[in-house]
Amino acid sequence: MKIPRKGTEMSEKFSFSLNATDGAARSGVISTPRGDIRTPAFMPVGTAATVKAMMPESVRATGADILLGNTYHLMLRPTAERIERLGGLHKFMNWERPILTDSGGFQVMSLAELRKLTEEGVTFKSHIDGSKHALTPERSMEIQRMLGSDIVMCFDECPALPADRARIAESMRLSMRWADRSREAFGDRPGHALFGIMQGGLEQDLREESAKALTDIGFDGYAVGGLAVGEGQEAMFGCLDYAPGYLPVDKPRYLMGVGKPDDIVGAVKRGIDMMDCVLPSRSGRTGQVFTRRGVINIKNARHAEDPRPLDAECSCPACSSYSRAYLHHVFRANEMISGMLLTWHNLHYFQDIMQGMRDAIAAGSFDAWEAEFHAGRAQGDIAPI
RNA sequence: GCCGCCUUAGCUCAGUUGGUUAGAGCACUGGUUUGUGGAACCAGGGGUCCCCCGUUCAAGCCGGGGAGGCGGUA
Repeated sequence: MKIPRKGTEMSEKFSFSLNATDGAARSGVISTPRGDIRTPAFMPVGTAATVKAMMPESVRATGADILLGNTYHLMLRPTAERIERLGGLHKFMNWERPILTDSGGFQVMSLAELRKLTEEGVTFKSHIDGSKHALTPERSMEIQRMLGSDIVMCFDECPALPADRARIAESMRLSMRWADRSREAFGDRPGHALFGIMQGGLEQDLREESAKALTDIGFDGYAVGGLAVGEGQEAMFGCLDYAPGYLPVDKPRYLMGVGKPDDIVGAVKRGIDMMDCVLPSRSGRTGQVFTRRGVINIKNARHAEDPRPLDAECSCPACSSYSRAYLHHVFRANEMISGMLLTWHNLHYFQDIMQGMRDAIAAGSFDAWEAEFHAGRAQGDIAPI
């Protein structure tokens, strides 16, 4: 279904316009003063003010419109105050396009050993030097403002799954109270967006309750949090079959921390507009390569004399100019170019998937595109010559 | 020639007063990675403990002989 596009190339305000839908899948544009974000969008993760092993211009060359930054890591090093004094995160890291910052809430889960959780917020010890720090909704909003984030995330708590229903409910309701405080602390900042984060685990009624709490507050976009934390793809898709439906049609929907290529495709199919994941960059540094024919592990001996590119249909620098044999060699030799080229390829491939889905949704052919996507993977990597 | 030291996994090496199935790092073969504490982590294969003889219930370890290597010395 075609929808007239309302966004402009360089808006003074933050806005979202849907251009087309195909089933539950949507494509559109998020407009910000720092540039447009084509949706569905994949956001590379640049935790410590860098997408590891990548120059910002290279990240852009893969097709990324927006990056992720991280409140928790940047507040500890080099500190939000220093980044603010140096002109903000965009200037600091040489990325002038939009940046979304995580609120630090996820680290409440991933750094569980260090934390102390109260109604007020969380206190924890730095993994760097053991110093004590506190994060509250108010402090998280302040840090993300100092960083200059374009899309600010509410401070939330993300429980690991599986967890019992009482724990999920208690955690979700705390996150909703924090969302209210985040909204209040964020205030009115034209050109900047604040996203709420739905929680509720795999409990449909809790997801609905969470969505209602968030929409009552009112946000510029809505994230589905608390997935891809150990529940498995089937359970995650089960949740995504209903969760996006509880969110406003006219606001971006962001699935946090997802995922593998088939996770991403399945999420878009179910109405998700934005995603982020460390997988393409982390896997790139550790030898795992995502291709149209599935995953290959470049360190495997079978690639040692293979003159072919990683992915014959990919136009990234790694696939255009280097053989699997070379990439195998530089990985095994611990050469830095290995992480650079493999990360570049993975990010490029993820962006190719996104572009393919955007085009397919606009053309009303998402199902055919998806069938081709899965057929390529089912074919598997072709044996070495 | 003589003196000293050394010989244990592909490589570099641990191995206690003799005591279960001889270990580590690297290398090798695979695997894992989902809002990055990760160029990380996990698992696996791989041994005539230089050889022979002896002592002992039991030898990588103790004794004797031999082979090879390194260093010193005439």
